[in-house]
Amino acid sequence: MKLKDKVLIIEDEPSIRNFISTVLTANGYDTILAAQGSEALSMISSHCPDLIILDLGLPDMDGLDILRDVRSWSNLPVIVVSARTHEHDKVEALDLGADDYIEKPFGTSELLARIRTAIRHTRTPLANGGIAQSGKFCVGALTIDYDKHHVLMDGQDVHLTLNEFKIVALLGKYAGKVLTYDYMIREIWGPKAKADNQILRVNMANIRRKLEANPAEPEYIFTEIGVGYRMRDEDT
Amino acid sequence: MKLKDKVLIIEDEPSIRNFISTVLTANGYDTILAAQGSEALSMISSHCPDLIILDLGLPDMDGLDILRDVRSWSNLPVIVVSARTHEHDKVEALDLGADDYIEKPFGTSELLARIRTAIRHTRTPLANGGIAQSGKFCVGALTIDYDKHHVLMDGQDVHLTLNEFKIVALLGKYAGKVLTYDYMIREIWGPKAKADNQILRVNMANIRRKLEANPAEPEYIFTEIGVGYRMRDEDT
DNA sequence: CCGTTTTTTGATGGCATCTTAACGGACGGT
DNA sequence: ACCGTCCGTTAAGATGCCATCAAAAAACGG
Repeated sequence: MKLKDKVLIIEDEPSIRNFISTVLTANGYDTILAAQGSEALSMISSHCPDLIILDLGLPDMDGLDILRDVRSWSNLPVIVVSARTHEHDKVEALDLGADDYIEKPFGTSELLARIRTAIRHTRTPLANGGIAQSGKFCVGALTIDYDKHHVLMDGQDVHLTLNEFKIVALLGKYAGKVLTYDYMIREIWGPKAKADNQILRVNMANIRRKLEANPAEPEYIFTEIGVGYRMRDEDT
Repeated sequence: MKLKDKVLIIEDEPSIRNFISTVLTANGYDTILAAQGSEALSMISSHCPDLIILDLGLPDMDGLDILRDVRSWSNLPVIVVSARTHEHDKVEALDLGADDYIEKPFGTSELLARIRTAIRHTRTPLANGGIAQSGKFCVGALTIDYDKHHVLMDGQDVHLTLNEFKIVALLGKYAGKVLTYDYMIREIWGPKAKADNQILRVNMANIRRKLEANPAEPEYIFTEIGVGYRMRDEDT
């Protein structure tokens, strides 16, 4: 794992917060911490974590409101951790868009496994008929290695910057489908980014210079004028 | 647009199997049942379920082997249900690619919520440029691919401009029904557009030049004089 | 603290697309 | 037959959108 995944831990109890942070750090994650809801929301948009661990018992606001807010602009993975064991609590959180719900107390290895599962989901949806091996996306001479954060062309490593990789990864995740500019910007730059897609065009130009033999006639990432971009699928 | 999601229930204990099946059926799912591993594997490939509920305690083979087998060729959602509560059992199943792990005994509403969550992961939550639709529409030699924002004639890609595509997409969405000029204009150019349908006529001429063999006698998009346009339906 | 990489913003040019105008044919009513 | 309405078609000017280059600003690493 070359580049570490960043996990935001939202938990008011300092001992639990530090415990989770320690465990995750020891297992190869970067962690950022928030003790209150308001703080958490601003950290989400400024730090763009790869996953959120959310405790529901927060002092200043309902944890579910944080979930609602995040879900209003992104489908970033959220694992809810709570001492509430009532079934309707779980149902409510899951239906609001939580990706998992773990009851306290929980085992650390289960937490880690569920984190891996949640992150795996962000990288391997079934764009094509299901024939995707988890962890990698391949089409033509292009390979996206989600675990190592690498992109290969003809087996050669292609250096992409972080944002460039995020763009390619997102397109690969939904290969064959057009992603609108707005959606991509929100997914990568967060909710407070301005809806100017110039920044996407610049990045795309750089990406194509690295990936395409002839950037003027792309073979992998296509522009759907007025709508967005689309990664090549098995069937063109 | 499929109406019901199909769930394969792999569970050897008949009472539990039927119980789950009853619950799911009552909640709008189609269910198919398997009592053993070998049977399950063949049903997966023949019935193509949308989700699998897998009990680990099977008589003829280890449930994890089924998971392994499925994951070797697909990332279809699998929810493991088991009486084993040891942490390492959960970790093992999740790391093999299970999307969730529920301990027995479990509440039905939690099961349903986790099923919804798993299925949600397989859906693409994105917005395409204004016309909320996904999948494909086919009639005659014409295919509208809503995901790619492309239109095919005889499998050949036909290039349409953005507004042209919106028009065709809209007509395809309501194939067989007449859409009035005013409705189409409002739908595509917004509510403040002027109600002059000249712009529609120009676009329609361009569309027919690209799609129809003989624009004077259309085979796909018909004019209902004084009213609007209509896309051909299956039954001419 | 400085040099380097990365990200963001600004500016330009070209091409695709949109819009509007004008004309002609078909049809129906008077 | 004449006139008006409605639709299809073509053409041309105006606009919008996208790729690209360049430079400023910010983040990063030592």
